[in-house]
Amino acid sequence: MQKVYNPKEVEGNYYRIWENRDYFEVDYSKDKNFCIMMPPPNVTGSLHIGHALTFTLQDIMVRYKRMDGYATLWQPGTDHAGIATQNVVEKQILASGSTKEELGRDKFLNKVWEWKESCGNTITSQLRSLGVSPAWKRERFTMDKGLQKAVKKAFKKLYDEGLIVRGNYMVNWCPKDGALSDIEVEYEEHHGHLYHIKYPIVDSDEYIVVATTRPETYFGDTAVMVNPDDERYKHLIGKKVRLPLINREIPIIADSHVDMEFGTGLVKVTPAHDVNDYEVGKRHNLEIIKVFDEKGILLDIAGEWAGSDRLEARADIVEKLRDEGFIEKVEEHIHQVGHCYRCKSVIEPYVSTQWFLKKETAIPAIEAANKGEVKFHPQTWKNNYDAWMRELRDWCISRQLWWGHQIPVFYCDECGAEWADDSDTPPKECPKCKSTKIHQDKDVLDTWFSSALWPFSTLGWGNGDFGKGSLWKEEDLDRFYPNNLLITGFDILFFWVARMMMMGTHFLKEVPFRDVYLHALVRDKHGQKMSKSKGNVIDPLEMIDKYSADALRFTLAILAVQGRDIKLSDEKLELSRNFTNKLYNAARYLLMSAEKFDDLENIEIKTNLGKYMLYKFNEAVAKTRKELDEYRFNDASMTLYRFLWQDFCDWGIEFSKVDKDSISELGAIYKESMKLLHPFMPFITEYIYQSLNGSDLEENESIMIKDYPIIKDVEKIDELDLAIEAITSIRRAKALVDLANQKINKAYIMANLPEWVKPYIQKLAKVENIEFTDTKVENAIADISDHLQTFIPLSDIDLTPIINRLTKQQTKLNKEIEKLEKKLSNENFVSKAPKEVIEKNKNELSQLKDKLTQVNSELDKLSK
RNA sequence: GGUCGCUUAGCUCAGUUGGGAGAGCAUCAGCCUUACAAGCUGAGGGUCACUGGUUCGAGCCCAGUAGCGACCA
Repeated sequence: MQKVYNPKEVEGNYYRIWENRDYFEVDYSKDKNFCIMMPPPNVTGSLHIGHALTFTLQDIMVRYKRMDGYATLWQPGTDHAGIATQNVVEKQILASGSTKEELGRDKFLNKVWEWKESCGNTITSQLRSLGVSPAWKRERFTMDKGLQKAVKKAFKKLYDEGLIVRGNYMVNWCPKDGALSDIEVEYEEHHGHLYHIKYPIVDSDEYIVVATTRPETYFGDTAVMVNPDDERYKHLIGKKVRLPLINREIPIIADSHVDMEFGTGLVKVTPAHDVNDYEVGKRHNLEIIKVFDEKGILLDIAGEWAGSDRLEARADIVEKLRDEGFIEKVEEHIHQVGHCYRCKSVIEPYVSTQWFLKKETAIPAIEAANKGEVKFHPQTWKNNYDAWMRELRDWCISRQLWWGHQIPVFYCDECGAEWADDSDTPPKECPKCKSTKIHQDKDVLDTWFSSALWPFSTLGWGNGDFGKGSLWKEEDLDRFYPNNLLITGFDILFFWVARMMMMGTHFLKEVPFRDVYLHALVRDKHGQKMSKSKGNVIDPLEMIDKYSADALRFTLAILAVQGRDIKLSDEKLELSRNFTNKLYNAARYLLMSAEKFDDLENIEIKTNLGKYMLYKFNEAVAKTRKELDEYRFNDASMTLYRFLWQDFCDWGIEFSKVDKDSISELGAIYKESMKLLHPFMPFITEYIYQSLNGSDLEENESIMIKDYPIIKDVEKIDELDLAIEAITSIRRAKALVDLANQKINKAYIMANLPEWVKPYIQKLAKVENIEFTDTKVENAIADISDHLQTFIPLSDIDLTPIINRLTKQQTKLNKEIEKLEKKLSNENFVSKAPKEVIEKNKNELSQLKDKLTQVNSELDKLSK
């Protein structure tokens, strides 16, 4: 074996074996069930560090539960990602000199399917290099035939119940991507201007001044409004103003919503292009005049600018207004501007006919969360969920795209009937008038509509016979719904988690999952968000190549503190890489003494060292299980790190150099420890497990389907704890007098210790002869620790450092004693504190006093 | 502007019913001790952001202040 672990020889090869042997698939012979849905990554995506985090945490839970005897379903799949995918293919078509309009809808969709078949598996193949273990044979696609059926079924049901409605509303409109839901708009601070424009008053030489951030919309103004309580403008109410350049006359109206403080206190009203103005327009029956079209191109109403982009024309329009004397002033102005989450275009409020899911659908989902039917981890997210759900507005679910689930609503061109249809073949005639002149709604559904069904649609709900028996089984809904757990990033709490809650509680009358773990963002080492433009992106595939998948996984897990962002860096990855190397070398050490080791369950642990390590192992098992059950990935990782490195390597292995008989037992315990660690580091644990087993994965069962360790019955060996304390004490004393690494002839230990620990202490403390003593040893340097004292006989050594240290210890002890005495002499404390606490403090005090007495006498002796 | 979160050793962070401040890394000192220098041994280092309150007792509970951050408007 080489001195350094080489993950490349192991990882790819093992993964193929695991997958080919169907280890990842559901074992229906088990009684207990565990189900977790993979958040389907976009089919256009490639693996980024956020994926690495979320899938690592999921895989840890899945491997843990699988080993712990559950029928485990980790459902994989990808999302059809409407806008993103359509854009990718559209670009290709443009590059080849055509357009999607030239192709037509059907041909275009064929192209997208072709693209999906050839390029859509990038991310799932990348995921494999991370070592994750989802049931790949059940992989789904949010637009496969079964899920298309499920979407139609869900839509029709909601439509028939009146929860999905069509309406002419003001929506968030992206001139490139069309209608968006409220959460698909990202607000950014924008350094713009506040334009003060003069509107001449009709039949007067006077004018008023309105302030606006979007001067190009003034062509669509249909009123100017003032606050009815505003003394400055009361006399103007009812009069008319003339719009500059185009000379259309509009009224001045009163509305109490006007903020008198902002701008000039006079507000232009453009009902077609502003959310508030739209409401005002409805209240006052104002005309709605569109200034630009769906692409953001100015209409005829804009006169000479008709045909220009609304934003590009802005400066020119302002220039003309200024030339004609209509601009009073232009101020710097900072305000929030909405942008499309996908293409970053400036979002316009725009009146348009769209489909909406009524907000009432969310009520059962809110109630379920408040009854505790679903638990959030960390808890704090429940508040965010609650607040958002309660303020919910109707969800705009139609998108002006071709790629996606086409809205299953049909219209009769003759009688005007409208109905939803969820059958496999589109209807041929109108159910009312039997006319064959019917057509389907052009638009498709928001991608999140189909992912909202994911927790049950992948279990067969609404799939008809599609995939039955292969992609899902009849019993799946019973077994796996509600899912046990969902792990995902907090950033899609609203997009996805909330919507799954709505759909789950609506269609199955039960929450989609019992636990939701929301993890934070992965940032760079300085806490900066990663972005291509900053050049601080950490590529998980590069990290796997450099440090191994195990190291990347362990790093992410140990940094995954609930509710805290992860600051990732090379140094952190090096730590985990070093850890894998430590694990590897411990195995090498064990294999020097034996070619293979028994399974722990097949041997009796006889040696004291074996029992000691087994006891420590038990502690690690209990802690790891508890921490995993509470989704405390960082704590569980740290527990394993410390058990394996400190307890097992630093003490176990070092002690075993004294007691060769223990090595066979330690090997068995180490093999068992690999099972405990396996969910975190699947590859190296398999490698070490097989090595210690004297076997090869090719011919042997994998560690990943072994039982997860449970606590074994074993007595506690306190003597070795004391021996460790004695060794540290002697080492400390030696280090003080520069004898650190030298073997010394003699040392005394004042403690109640059996003879058998002597060789351990002699070897690890590097002392030829250890002698136990009941009394202090004169003419020796002493080290006083909690449960014992050690002495090294004085020769001609410099005593100053020892005196310094003892003096320091003396000061510290005095301080602590003073603190405790004060506490214990406090009548309030003695009368009110619980007995155990007082007792504990008293014990501590007497211990400290003993220690101080000894320190004092040492000092006396040495200072002579 | 509203809501929520964070502030503990030089750095990254634990600290789960309130009971004598912890880890890892980094630093310093000493070691190639025959598994591992991606390693071993030892040491130093903190007014727990600040102010006040509750309590016998506060890193932890309460109120306020400051700084940082997220989400929403």
